[in-house]
Amino acid sequence: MRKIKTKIKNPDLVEKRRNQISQAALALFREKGFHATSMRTICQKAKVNLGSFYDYFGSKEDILVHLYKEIMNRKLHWAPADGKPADFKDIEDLLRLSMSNAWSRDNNAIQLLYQETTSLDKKTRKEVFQIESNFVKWVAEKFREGLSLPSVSTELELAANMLVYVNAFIPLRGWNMSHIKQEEILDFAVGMFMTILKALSQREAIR
Amino acid sequence: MRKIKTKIKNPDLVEKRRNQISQAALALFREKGFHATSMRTICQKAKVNLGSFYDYFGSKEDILVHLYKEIMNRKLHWAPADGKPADFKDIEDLLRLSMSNAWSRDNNAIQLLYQETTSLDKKTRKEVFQIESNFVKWVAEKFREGLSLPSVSTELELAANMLVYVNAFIPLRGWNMSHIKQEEILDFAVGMFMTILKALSQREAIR
Amino acid sequence: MRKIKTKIKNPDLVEKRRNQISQAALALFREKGFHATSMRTICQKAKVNLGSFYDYFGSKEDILVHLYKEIMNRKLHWAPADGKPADFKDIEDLLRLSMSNAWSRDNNAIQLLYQETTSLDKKTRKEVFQIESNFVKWVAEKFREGLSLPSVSTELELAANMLVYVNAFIPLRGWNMSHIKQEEILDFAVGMFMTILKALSQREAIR
Amino acid sequence: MRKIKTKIKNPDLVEKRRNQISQAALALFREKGFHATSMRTICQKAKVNLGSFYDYFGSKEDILVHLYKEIMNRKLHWAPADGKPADFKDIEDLLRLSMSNAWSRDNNAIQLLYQETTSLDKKTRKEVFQIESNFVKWVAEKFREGLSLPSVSTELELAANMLVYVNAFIPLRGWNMSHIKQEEILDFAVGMFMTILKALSQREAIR
DNA sequence: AATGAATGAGAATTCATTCAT
DNA sequence: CATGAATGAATTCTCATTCAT
Repeated sequence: MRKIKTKIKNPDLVEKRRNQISQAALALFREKGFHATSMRTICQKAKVNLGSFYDYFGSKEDILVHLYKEIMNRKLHWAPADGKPADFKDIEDLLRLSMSNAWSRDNNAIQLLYQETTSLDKKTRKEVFQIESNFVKWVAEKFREGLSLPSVSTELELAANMLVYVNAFIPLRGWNMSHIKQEEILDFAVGMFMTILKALSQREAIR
Repeated sequence: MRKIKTKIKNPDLVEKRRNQISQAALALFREKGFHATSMRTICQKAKVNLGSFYDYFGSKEDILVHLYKEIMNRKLHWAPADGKPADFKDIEDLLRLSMSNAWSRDNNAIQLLYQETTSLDKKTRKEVFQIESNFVKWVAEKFREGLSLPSVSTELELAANMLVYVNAFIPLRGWNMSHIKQEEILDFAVGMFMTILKALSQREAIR
Repeated sequence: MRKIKTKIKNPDLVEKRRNQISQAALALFREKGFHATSMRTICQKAKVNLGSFYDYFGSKEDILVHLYKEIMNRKLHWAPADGKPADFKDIEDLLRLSMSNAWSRDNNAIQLLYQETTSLDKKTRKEVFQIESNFVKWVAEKFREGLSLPSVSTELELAANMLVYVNAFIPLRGWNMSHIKQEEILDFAVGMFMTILKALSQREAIR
Repeated sequence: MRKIKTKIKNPDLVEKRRNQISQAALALFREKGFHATSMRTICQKAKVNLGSFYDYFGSKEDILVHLYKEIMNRKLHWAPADGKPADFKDIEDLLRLSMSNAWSRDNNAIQLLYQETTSLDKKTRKEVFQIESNFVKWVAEKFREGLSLPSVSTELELAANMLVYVNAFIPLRGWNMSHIKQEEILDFAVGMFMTILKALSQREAIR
């Protein structure tokens, strides 16, 4: 993923300031959208000088890139990425882990990811899509393993896609379900996926 | 939903021009986002004079409002709203109908609905949410009827929510599944929901 | 030469506003230089709205392009360019005409031309140089005709170059000669060139 | 000429750093102009810390002042200035010396002098003009001596002016004559001035 | 009802300069 | 004496909207 330019030499400071800024920006972007949020407002909220901003980022768009990188990194907490497999017992555990992960913590950041796709330049957008795509493949593979199937069928791939979708959009649509407990939604979703996967597994077995 | 102001007296002309403009805008909004699209560009594409625009709409935001109204109206083709119930045999038919509807036709408009939520002012946004919410309730009720259940359980409501989600987001995320046929995805999704609903139905029966 | 973009449809108005703006800019550029002059200042002086400026020009640099075009057009009053040869009896007449032309009228504009070469983007700069170069060739040819020589020697070309130089820079360096009458300087310069050309002519004759 | 302030006590270091910086700046100014060149770029090229710059110069403009001083000093290699007369046999020698001097060595610096006049504040600009003016007078006096004339006529002064002009601008306009050898141009220019001066001399003799 | 020009607030970004260590 | 981060004013340009005809 594209590297963000900086004029600052101390890498710890760069990290600190970038987070400081991007966290402030995240809240504002979520609320008003990327374009409707001005650099002035962001810097005021982040308590960073407007001029200094450009010492840490190359442009406004770079904030999005930074946020996306962060999201991707955290998502990889339950994905292998650099080889480190996440720790889970079985498929149900995987499902529960991934969901509670996506739904609780990065709420805002993930929502943003899907809100502001159009605000990214084409190249960066493509990269984001690619990472997602790889991730879906990995999930499908986990499903295959967990169900002891010989290969990844189209339907398994679709199920993997669906999981990633649900993880992405449940937080986005929290609005409609505010009267239902988070816990209950989680249970329902896990149950739903288990039902689907079992059904798939049986169908495959018959063939 | 808030009425859009106009200075023009001929209502047919108003309708015609508004559609002309909002269709041009829709394509542009989807591609570049609401804020990144200028009024100039919209009017050029719509072949409407930039000055005339403000005879038919009160502001740029009004285009969104107009589009949302339209979307809602079409959604109600398979929902009752003004009393006209859509025509379907059973739940499977309902699922298939709703999905092929959402996935094929309003692709762009629905995607926009979820992209540009933040570009609406709070009041309008709330109205959109409310309509959605009512719609979910209606779907849940249809599920209850189709499954011959005595009441709408939380899980049924969640399932209804999930359907609306999936309908909204499948088109948004078409990107990851471009190698799979639309038909196959539809079959999978319908099958998935049937599995879930049947499982729910059985569980309820046991109680 | 590159066309300047405009959003205005009435071409007379475009011409009028562009001149209005570029004349104000010319004075300021000459005084403080291109970069040190802000768009705000230019528009204030030109009594044009800062926003409107961009209806008539595409960018700040376009003002320079416009000015250069104007200069070139006037220079061609005594050059053929599009076929119309300027009217003069003999070489001495040509010299006097060209000089009084360059020294009196376009004073400011010509000075600017040589001051702000670096402020033009490469492509435009190249075009300006090319026009100059062609012009020098035309002058050399006139010299050849006037002296009834068979061909343009290197020295004749150098003399032509020198004339164009002198015409360009006498106004630029008026400062050092402010105590001498314009008339006297003109006489001296014409005499100087006549002396040079005659000497050249004789030398060629001997060969 | 105005003294440039410094906070540094070691004068050798000051001299060294100032040259280091101004040489880097010279190249950049010539290429992009004074205002379009940023302090950051200059200091990067000069390999001097951006903060340190202000220990050796008071401001960006001071670089220009420093460069102008240097130019003036070198020009005085063939002028008396601090009393040291340059060494030449006759007028032709003087002409050739001055030209090859101006055309070869300080190419960049002299061009800059005339490019960036407007970037100097008024006071400094006036000083530069004054030095030039004195220099022209000195050249005129040398002409008078060489031609054994009783006094400096207006025409002689104009000829001196012309020499200084030509020396200043030949390098600036090298562009149009790139196909002709430097040597040939030099010969032509020397010949040209000799012709003019001889003609002047004869005319004066007749009076 | 349509046209096209005008308006002015606000956007992102750059830059010379200063300051603390 | 050097370093590198901070400052904030200024700059070019865009845009939704209004106005006069």
